Amino acid sequence: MILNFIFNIGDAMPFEEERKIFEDYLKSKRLKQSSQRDHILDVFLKTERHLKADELYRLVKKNFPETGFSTIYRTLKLLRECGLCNELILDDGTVRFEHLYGHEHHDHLICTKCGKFVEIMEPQIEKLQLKLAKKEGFVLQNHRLLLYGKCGKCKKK
Amino acid sequence: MILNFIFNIGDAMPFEEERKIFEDYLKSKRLKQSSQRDHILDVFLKTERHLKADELYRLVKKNFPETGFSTIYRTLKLLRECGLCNELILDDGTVRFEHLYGHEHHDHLICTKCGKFVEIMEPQIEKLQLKLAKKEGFVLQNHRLLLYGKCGKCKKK
DNA sequence: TTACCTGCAAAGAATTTGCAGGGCC
DNA sequence: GGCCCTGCAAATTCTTTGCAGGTAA
Repeated sequence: MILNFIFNIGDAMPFEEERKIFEDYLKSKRLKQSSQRDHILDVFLKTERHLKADELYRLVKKNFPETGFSTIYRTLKLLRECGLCNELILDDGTVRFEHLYGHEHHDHLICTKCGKFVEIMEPQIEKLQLKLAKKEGFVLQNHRLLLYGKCGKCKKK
Repeated sequence: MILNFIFNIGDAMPFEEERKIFEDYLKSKRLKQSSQRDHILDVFLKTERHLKADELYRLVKKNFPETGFSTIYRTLKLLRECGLCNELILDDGTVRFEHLYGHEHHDHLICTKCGKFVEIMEPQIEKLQLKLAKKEGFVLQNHRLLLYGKCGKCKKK
């Protein structure tokens, strides 16, 4: 593992499981590991914010300036395929990426002023969605619920 | 009204209210009416499907071949500003436009196979959303709920 | 050695903008 | 007449693809 050197021997390796998932996925598809892919995964995992592709690109470039935009997109695609990453399309059309592994299904509450994201979950809503879909004769496959408002701090201003 | 000639005298003019809203909006902004704008509004209103910009463009071109793409986009912007039109961004990133005037707030149930749109409404879900937002200290401004699944016909295949 | 991978630049797709000529009020 | 509108082409923005050289296995 190329990133070993960053951590002291004996430290728990952060995101060990996620890295294993990626590694296994690459192997299963006869794809190869590379320092770029490892580094992009690393930056992606340790950034809690929901990043846009160009934000991820800039962050990755900080420590790995020779990385290209296409590699960012290509790697994000792989991360989605192996279930580590989810693509989120907001109402204004911007696309952001979020961690998926270890995160249960959730919806989003987003501050229209400061951009704060809160992950939310309400089983009742999920149930009602199923009921609605059934009433219309649909088999529900997935859904996207975005709530927009002002967060505690921003509503006071 | 430029489109008068299409209808016999004495016929109820379709979409009279919507046209009035557009006219009033243009006046209020000191903007001008034009045959292109009227025609685009007309095609938009009489098409029940949720159109993409290029679909609207093609429909408008049928009877008004000299219309340009930019006029479509510019007019759609005006229609959104005056509340006649709503922009809907789907999960695959495509953008579609729907009628807004006379349509109560609703969410959407979309068939992932044939693209069928069903407008849905569940007051319970709306209530739960408010509750959720409040719990997180947010003031809710709006929301978007898209349900994806297979419709009655498509699920059988 | 044989794929696969990478960065770059070019190509795409969707939308917006600048401009010169034409039309509404 | 003055401002607004239009179509066109060019510019933008975001993302994908082709290619020639480099690299993992």
